[in-house]
This record gives sequence, structure tokens and C-alpha cells, in this order.
Amino acid sequence: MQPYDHKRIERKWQSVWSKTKLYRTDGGAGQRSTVNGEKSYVLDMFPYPSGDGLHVGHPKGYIATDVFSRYNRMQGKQILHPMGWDAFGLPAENYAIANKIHPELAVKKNIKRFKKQLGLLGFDYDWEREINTTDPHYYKWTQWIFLQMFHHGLAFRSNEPINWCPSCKTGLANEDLEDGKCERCSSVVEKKALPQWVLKITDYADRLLSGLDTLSWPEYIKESQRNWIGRSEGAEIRFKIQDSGFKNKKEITEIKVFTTRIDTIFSGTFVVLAPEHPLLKNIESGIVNIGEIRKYQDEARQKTEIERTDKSNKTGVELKGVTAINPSTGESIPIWVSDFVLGEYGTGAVFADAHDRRDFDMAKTYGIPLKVSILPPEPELAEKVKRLEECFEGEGILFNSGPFDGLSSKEARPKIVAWLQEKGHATSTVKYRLKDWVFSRQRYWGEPIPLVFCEACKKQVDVHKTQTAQKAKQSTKHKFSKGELQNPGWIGVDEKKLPVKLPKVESYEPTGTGESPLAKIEKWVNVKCPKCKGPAKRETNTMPQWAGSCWYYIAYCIRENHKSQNTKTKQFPNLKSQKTKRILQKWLPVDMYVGGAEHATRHLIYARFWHKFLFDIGVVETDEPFQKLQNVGLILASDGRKMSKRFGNVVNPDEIVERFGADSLRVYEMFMGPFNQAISWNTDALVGTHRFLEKILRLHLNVEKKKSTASNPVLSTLLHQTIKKVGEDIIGFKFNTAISALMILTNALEKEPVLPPKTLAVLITLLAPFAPHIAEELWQKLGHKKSVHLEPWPVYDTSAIKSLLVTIVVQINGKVRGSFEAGRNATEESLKETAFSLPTIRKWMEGKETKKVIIVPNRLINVVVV
RNA sequence: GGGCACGUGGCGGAAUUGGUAUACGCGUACGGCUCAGAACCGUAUCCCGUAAGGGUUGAGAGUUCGAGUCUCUCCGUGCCCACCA
Repeated sequence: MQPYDHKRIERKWQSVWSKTKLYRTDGGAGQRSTVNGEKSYVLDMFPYPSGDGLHVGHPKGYIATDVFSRYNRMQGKQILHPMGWDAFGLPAENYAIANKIHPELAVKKNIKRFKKQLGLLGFDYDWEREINTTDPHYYKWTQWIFLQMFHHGLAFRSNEPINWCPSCKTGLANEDLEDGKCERCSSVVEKKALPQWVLKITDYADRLLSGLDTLSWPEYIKESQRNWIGRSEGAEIRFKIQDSGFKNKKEITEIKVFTTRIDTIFSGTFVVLAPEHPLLKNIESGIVNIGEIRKYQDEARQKTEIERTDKSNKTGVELKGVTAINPSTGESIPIWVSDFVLGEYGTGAVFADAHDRRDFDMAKTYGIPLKVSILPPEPELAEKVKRLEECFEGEGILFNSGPFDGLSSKEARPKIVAWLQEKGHATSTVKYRLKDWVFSRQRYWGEPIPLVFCEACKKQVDVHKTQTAQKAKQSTKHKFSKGELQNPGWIGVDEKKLPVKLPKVESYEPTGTGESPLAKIEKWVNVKCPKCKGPAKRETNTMPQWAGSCWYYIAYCIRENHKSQNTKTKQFPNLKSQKTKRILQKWLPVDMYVGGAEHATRHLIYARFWHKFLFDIGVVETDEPFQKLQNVGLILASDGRKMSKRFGNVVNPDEIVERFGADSLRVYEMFMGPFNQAISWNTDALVGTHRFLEKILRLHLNVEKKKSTASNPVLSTLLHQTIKKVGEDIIGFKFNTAISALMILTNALEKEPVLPPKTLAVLITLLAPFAPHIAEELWQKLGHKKSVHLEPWPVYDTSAIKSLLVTIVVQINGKVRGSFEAGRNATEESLKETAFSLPTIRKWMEGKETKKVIIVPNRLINVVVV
């Protein structure tokens, strides 16, 4: 037998495809098969080119998109299936530092390696559209989008303490934390006061939430985004604050608290403020024990994220000398400070009561009085709750609640809000868990933030702010954008001067001082102010890793094919141009987006946010970037752990390709199990798919040259069923069952004494998306000149998928007792007759009374006997 | 603590969506080809039983002529969020 020489076949066809530009999006050979201008934009989450190269887990998603895009090409659609590199950010930079080479060189080297590895797998990428986020032509537009956001007032300077990773020596966004630790290096994160650029993603919270309903994404990804955004409907209640030191208690100010459980307001027996609550400063003169409070604030500030979120014990200090008034009861209640209340959520203050575990614990610890105002329906439990032996957090019936006694929690809420609102004590409002996006990083390897700080302009803006709009117009020389007015002194770099290139530096290692390494380059830092031409300083922080991936799917669309392969400067067209708009109209949204679930609450939220902004400023016309999303499940090592250099359990795809071929690897990874599920790698099992491909190769040897006249109806049915199944399974990302169907067909064909070339041809076209090389080889051997990948996908005959004969199962009382073959759509009477004539069935029915006969057409008969 | 999944042979997993449970593949056993090898070919392979037959989808109950699939309780696993008021 002729051995399966996968190396020769794969090398040969990869070279032919590349020479004929088979997979070019525009003007490639593939164009010829395009029907009606239908498009399919198939997108992989692009990799960051790490130094370790690919392991067999990485390509799983890429194989899936490749199968999907090849299938769609065969369906006659124009395909955009690009690939690029997300090369800014900590992974690339840390690799560079560890290996003592400049990140730019490291990235170049790693990209080369990745590209070579991907090349071995025979993907149908249009490499002419390759992008790299660290290319100045690319990040020019990353900066441009940021600049638009800044001018539109979506970027602001914040002095709030932020999460600081002491090991990576940079600030981090909320999204970059895992259990209070740095997501990259697992160091315990500290709080650090650092001025930061923050993007107002919360302005888009509602749209990010409602947009989810329109997307075909896995439900759990949508659900985690909903969780992450964390919309809570509730009420803001105002508590008046009195200085109780005076004889005639003096009202000094008021405090707002947020609650989703206003039904518990009557049991509110104390108020708790977050340690950083600004009110503490405002009323400090009234606080008798201010020293004690300050000490507590200091302690709280020094806590790490982990200590702060420790739920086991509650600490706090009472504010002596001041009290709050519960607006529902008019009672004077104590005010406490405790770090279980978060400064950054809601209003940074809560009213506390017996119907919240945390409040309950705190009250018990410090002997603060509690009052019950909700009772559970169970009488025994209610008694315990009344005696304050149990903390009842659920909804129940109101009690001790004045006019609302007897109402259920649900009924009471709107009524209580209305009642308090009338008196001016409350308003219903909505809060989000989502926090604004801390956008500055104190690291070298990122896009420079295209802003400068100018003292002269700061004065201008300050003047502007103190005057009325009209006066301001006359008195200030320059026009300031919304962002420039909101952030006095900060001026956007002139668009025409973009990109702000990352300067070459000697030392790109993080300083740890909170300054970026860029701050040391005086020549770069000191610039002329774009507004007043006076002396100004550049912003030296860089953008986070996620910036570049917020618009890369747009970049692929507008990176059109270049006539010359040697074009070195690949400029992107203006994002605001009409031409860009037309192209984006054609390609967006992405039809199929494939990547890991770990991006659910990071990249996938950030990119949606930027996209919605680009929609608002008229760059894109769709409201959402990614219409359909599929998650790829991890490939674990054979020991069940993650593949990692550290564990020494990494399988390199190059070796697998060398031994078994890319086609075997591709088919195996698609066959392993459900696509979105994590499964352990098993090289032994891969042998099975290799055998399967060899079997098809052998089929070809048996193919008869002359046309066969005899047609086997059973085989024809199977063939059409397979066409249907494989197509539907590819659309549904159920590749494992698609391949199983191909195996079943192959096994059946193998048993046939004669095999018409037409039948084999269909099998080969069905195989083509999965094993493109071997399919192309066999296709050519069958005498075709054109590539199999431009063939139309076979069409199944709806009548042919239904077999003429069906197996009817006969059950007695639900247990299978026999079966027989019958013609499709045989009458119920004839089925019954045949069934009852079967000897085994007769035996089971003997001497019993038949109560009922259930007939499911073309499937089964169930006889109920007693 | 909250949310979302899930639990089927020795293993990865199928199951027309309520209708023959264990497809397909791995592994294993036996046989074949071969001087030999297996990354080759063939046959068999859920469990008990010689057989007739019986049992089986984490456990238990329920609905139904019929449940892996629907409902409830319990046990177990995975993922996401979490002092979020």
C-alpha cells in the first residue's frame, strides 16, 4: 500500500495555495466562487506572541475558524479571515526583560516563530491583512480613538487610589485582578494613590447591558457580563445628620445611602460609612473622637485587597458626637465607620439593620441595638428572628413598619420609596458594579497616551471655568474641547502629529516609583504645547494591554490587499473617511468570533465599549462588533493540568505535524470532544484520526474508473444524510459529530465493492474544511484542475435523506421485545399487524389483555398489556 | 454567600430534543499479514447469566404508554462573580 506521505502533500499544497493567492479576500482565486456578494467575517482572538511559541492547545480555535471559513467559502461567500498580533503589554515586556532583549526585537522574533508554526497547519488566512498592534501605523489609530474619547469627555484624570501590583510595578484595572491578586503574576495587590487616566466606561453601562440581548453569544458569557456590569435597582435615601454635642441637637448636613432593600428601612438602627467617605472630613469638627477615626482610616488604607475583603471579622469605630436620623422612624441612630463598606460602590455609605448578615454581625460584635422589621412566613423561624437569634435576610412580611405593616417586601418597596420621596428623603435610582476603566500603565511597552500638560493652558481653562460661557469665549484665546475643559492643563496632541511614537530607551524596565520609564527621557517629555506653543510636558504613562485589541477587528477590514508584496509602509486609511465607512459597512459586524472564555469580562467588554463610542462618532454603523461568539475549550495536558513549561507537559504542534501531519492534528482537535469543553490531550487517540485519513486515501485506490450504473439506495441515503449533518454541525460548531459522520460514511464506502468517483468526490468536498491538504491531493487525483476549496458545498436531496426502509421497534409495556423492517410511512394498521404477528411479541402478549397500543410513525409501537 | 453549567462503559464522548442508551474514536482481547515490528488489516468488546432472561445514564422520588432527556430532593464536580448594601 502506498504510504500516506503527509509531509510531501502538505508542503506541496501550502506552496500552491500561497502562490495562487487562493485565500486572498479581494481579488484572490477565491473570488471566483463568490455568490451575490454575501460575506462572512470570521475572526480569531489574535494571540500575543509569547516567547514560548505555540503548544497544541493554541490552534484549536484557529482550526475551528478555518473549518468554518472554508465551509462558508464553499457556500459561495466572500471571506475575511485574518490574523495578527497583540504584541503590546506585560507578557511581551516581561519576556523581553527576562531575556534581556528589547521588547521590539523580542516581538519581531516571536512573531516570526508564531507565523511559521501557524503556517504549518495550512490555515486559510489572508496574510496580506496581517496587523501588529505595536506597529506605529497601527497604534496611530489606537491613539486617535483615545484622543476622540478624551475630547468627548470620556477620559478623566483621577487621583483615587488604584490597584498597584508591586511586582509588575504598575497600576491595574479592576478587570486585571483575580481574588485581590495581580492576574499576571499573582502578587498581592496594594492600593496606591497615583494620578491616572480613567475611561468612563460606566457612561455606557446601560447600553453594554441592553446590547447583550441582541447577541448570539453563549448564555454564560452574557451572564458574566451582566454580573460584571452589576446593575442594581434601588433607592437613594437621605439621612439627616445632627451634631448631638449641642443641647438642641443641630442639624449639620445629610448623608446619602444606597439600598436595594428599602423594605427594611424601619429596622435601620445605624449608619455605616466607608473609611474614605468624604463626609468624615466635612464634619470632623463635630466628631469628638476624630483621632480614633483617623487611626482607623490609616489602618484601613494600609490593608491589602485580600485583608480588606476578609469576611470573617468586622471592625469599625463609632462616630461620637454625631447621629443620623432614620427618615422612616425619625429616630436618632449612631453612625459608624467600617471598611466592610466600600467607598467605590453606591454612595460609600449604608444604613444597617438586622436583615443583613454583615450588619447583623457588626451589631453583635459591638453591641449596637438591632430591630426586626421583616418576618419570614414560617412561624418558628419568625420567633427566632424576633428574638434576634437568627439573621433573616430573605423577603417576607413587614412588621414594626408603621403604615406598611403586613405588606410583602415586594409590595412594600415601591410604596416606601414613594412615601419617602414625597417627604424629600429618597429617590429611586440605579447603581452599577462596573467601575470606570483605569487606563494608565507605568510601563514602557504600550501605546503612549497622546496628551500633554501645559501650565499656561491650565490657567486659561481655570479662567474659563470661573466665567460664564459667553465671557469665556471672549477672554480665552484658544478653543478647548470638552475633555480639555474637564482636565485643566491637559491638551490633546494634534491629530496630524499622530502617532506619538514610543521613543527608544536604554532602560525600559519599570521604575517602581509610579513613573513610567518614559519620564526619564527629557527630550521626549518636553514639547511645545499644541495649543499655545508654550512649554509643555508629555503624558508618560502608556495604555494598557487591552487598548490595541479594542479595534483590531476594524483594522483588518480597512487593511486592504496591497498590490506590491514589498510595501513596507502599510498605512491605514483615515478612520473618519467615507471610504473607510463604506468598507466597514460591508464587513461589520464580525459574523463569527472565536476565542477563550477568559476574555468574557475584559476584552469583550472593552471592545464593545470602544465600538459603541465609534458608533456614536459615526465611524461604524453597527451597534455591536461581534454578532456571534463561540468559546474554545482548553486543551489540557494528558495529566489533566494546564499545559505549561513549568509542568513540563507541553506538546509542541510542530512535532505532531512532523509525525502525523497537519491534517491529522486538525481532525483530531476537532474530533476530541465538544468544542467549548476542556479536554486532555492524548496522542494515542490522535492515531485514530490518522488512520481515518489513511482509510480515505485507500478508498481512492479502490475507486473505479468507469461509471457505476448500479446505485445502492442505502448508501445514497447515508451520503445525503452525511451532507446534511456535516454542514449543520459546522454551522453549530459541533465538529466532533461532523467528523464522526464522515467516519461512518467512510466505513460504509469501504465495504462497498464498487465505488463511483462521484461518491468519493462528495466525501472529499465534505472533508476539505477539516483536512484541506489531503482533500486537495485526492481532488487533483480525481482529475480536477481547480482547487477543492473553491468547489461549491454539496447539496443534499431532502427526499434522499429519508431511507425507504425504517426499523420499527416493538415494545411491550415500554420494554423492547422485538423489531422489524417496514416501508417508510406504512399505515398504522399494517404496522400493528406485522408487530402482532412476530413470534416473540406473540409470546409476550399471550394470555394478557391489551389495554392500549401506542404507535409512533416510522419509529415504534408500544403495546400496553395487563 | 449569589449566578451559570454539568454528572452516560476501562477512557474521550454520541443519542433524531420524550421514542432501540452506549454511535464514532481510543484502549483491550483474539485472529491475519509479516523474517519482524505497529503508527497495518479483520473480528469482538456496557454489566450479570451457559441460556432464557435480568440489570444499567451520580442517588432517591415524581410525571408519562415510554425518561439519559421533563419536575422535585439529595450527593458530587467545574466555571464566573463576591463584604456590591
